[in-house]
Amino acid sequence: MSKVITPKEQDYSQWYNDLVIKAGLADHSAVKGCMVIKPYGYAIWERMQAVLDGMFKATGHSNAYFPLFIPKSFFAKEAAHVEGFAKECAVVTHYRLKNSPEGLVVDEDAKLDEELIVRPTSETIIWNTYKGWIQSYRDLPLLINQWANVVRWEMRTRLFLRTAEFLWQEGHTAHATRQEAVEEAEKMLNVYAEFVEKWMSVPVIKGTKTASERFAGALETYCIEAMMQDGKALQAGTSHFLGQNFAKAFDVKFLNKEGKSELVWATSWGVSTRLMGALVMTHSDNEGLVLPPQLAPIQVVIVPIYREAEQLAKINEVVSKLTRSFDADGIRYKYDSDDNRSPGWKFAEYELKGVPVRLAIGPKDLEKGTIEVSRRDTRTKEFVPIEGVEKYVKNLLGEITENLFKKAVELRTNNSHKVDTYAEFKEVLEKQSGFVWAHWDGTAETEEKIKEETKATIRCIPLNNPQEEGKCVYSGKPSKQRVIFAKAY
RNA sequence: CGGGGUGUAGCGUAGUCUGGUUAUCGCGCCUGCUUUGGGAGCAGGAGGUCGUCAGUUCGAAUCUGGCCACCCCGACCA
Repeated sequence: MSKVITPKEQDYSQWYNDLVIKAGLADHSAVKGCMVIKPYGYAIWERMQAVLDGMFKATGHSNAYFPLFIPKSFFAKEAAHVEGFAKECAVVTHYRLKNSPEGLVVDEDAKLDEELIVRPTSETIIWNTYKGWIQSYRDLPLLINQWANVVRWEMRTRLFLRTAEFLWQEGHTAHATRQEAVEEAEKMLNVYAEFVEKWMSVPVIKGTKTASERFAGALETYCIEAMMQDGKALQAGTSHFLGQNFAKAFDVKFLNKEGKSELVWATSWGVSTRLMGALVMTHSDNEGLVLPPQLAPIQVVIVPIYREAEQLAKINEVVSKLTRSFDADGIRYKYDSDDNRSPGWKFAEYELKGVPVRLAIGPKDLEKGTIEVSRRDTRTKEFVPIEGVEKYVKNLLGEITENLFKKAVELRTNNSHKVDTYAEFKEVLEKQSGFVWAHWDGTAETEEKIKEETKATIRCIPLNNPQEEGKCVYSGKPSKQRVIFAKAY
């Protein structure tokens, strides 16, 4: 074994780091807090992008691109927004370097009149621009998305989960009415939930954030929350109803049908490369990655087993029929006939990389007319007649997708607890982690106290949450519904 | 940003306490032959500013100080 992964039972953080690095998804870079996304990791991200982009287009959105740099004065216009992001902004102050006796230095003569902020998010530059795009109700709704990188100067970083620079998409929409904007925010939350559940096989809970967890500048923040295998919560996507806050700050008005001037209503929504972290931490095991077939860069790997060139030639013949059929079905495969690696090495390597299905074919198979089919999720294998194996594989890919989702739901169910006393609450979080469904009195004070004492935060108030009479687990005050508490990434 | 730890070949490491020939071993890499149904074997070979900068010393991977990076734990956050 040349690539040893720390077992997750021993050290979950280390297990995650080992997976990301050893499976070739990403690496630490020479730049503090920034990562290099390697080809295999980027291929998965590209799959995510392609699917999401299609979903955005299907819901009427267009892509555009706004500047990386935001003048400080723009940034300062929305008070809550500034408050939320000021502590983690990279700032550009000069535009030139020069040679000096000490080497290359910043040229103090090249100081910018106004500093530029490297975008931590683009609301301000976008709303400044929208002012010029919107005059009449006929210009609405304005439905724009951008794929971009953003920078948030984080103290402590983790590959994919929190890096100083990350890749994401940010949608920014403008609407004539409050209701339409709220509907947009909810619609995009549903798009995210569908993507994460159907394509990533990661179950999520849709909900809203409490005031303290809300996006800086939003009236309502919607989120989807997933549970990782260690029981911690991970926010997989957010969608914000921004009210008229940015319209006010940037004076974005439109003339309605009656000829009266009104402020527009706004939303923004985003998912990031953090989804890669969710993907890894939801399905993978101690042997390596486990990728859902829908996003796997390679869905099927074919490994030939042979002694002589003659045998390989026969195998090639069988395989080429197979791959023609895969081509026709749009199945992403790799035929690895590399002579320098033994079959055993390849088996281990593709397991590490999370390839959902492996086909092995050797002399014995040629004799019997079978092929060995192994599935990554259950680590089981069986011999299947070569005749019709294409169909078998196609079904298997679907089955794996479902099984991954089912297993993730089971994990979440087994680690979700309804509790009614604070003693129980603390016990669950200490001993088992997971989601805790508990009554909460709705105050920020209680939320803060619980966070201080248990490190658990309110992940969300689920949408369509069943209403029931109860008492706040902390204060004993009356409550009408349970909310989800958990430790979070 | 605070506390703790680590840094020696692409990767993992010995050596560091107690300074002293040519810096150890395994994996990987290159060449050749044999192999191939769960990380192959043998033989030969290449690869090092010992994180970095300065200091102490006749002599530094080893001692001292600064800096950098990464990991773990906390505070902050997607």
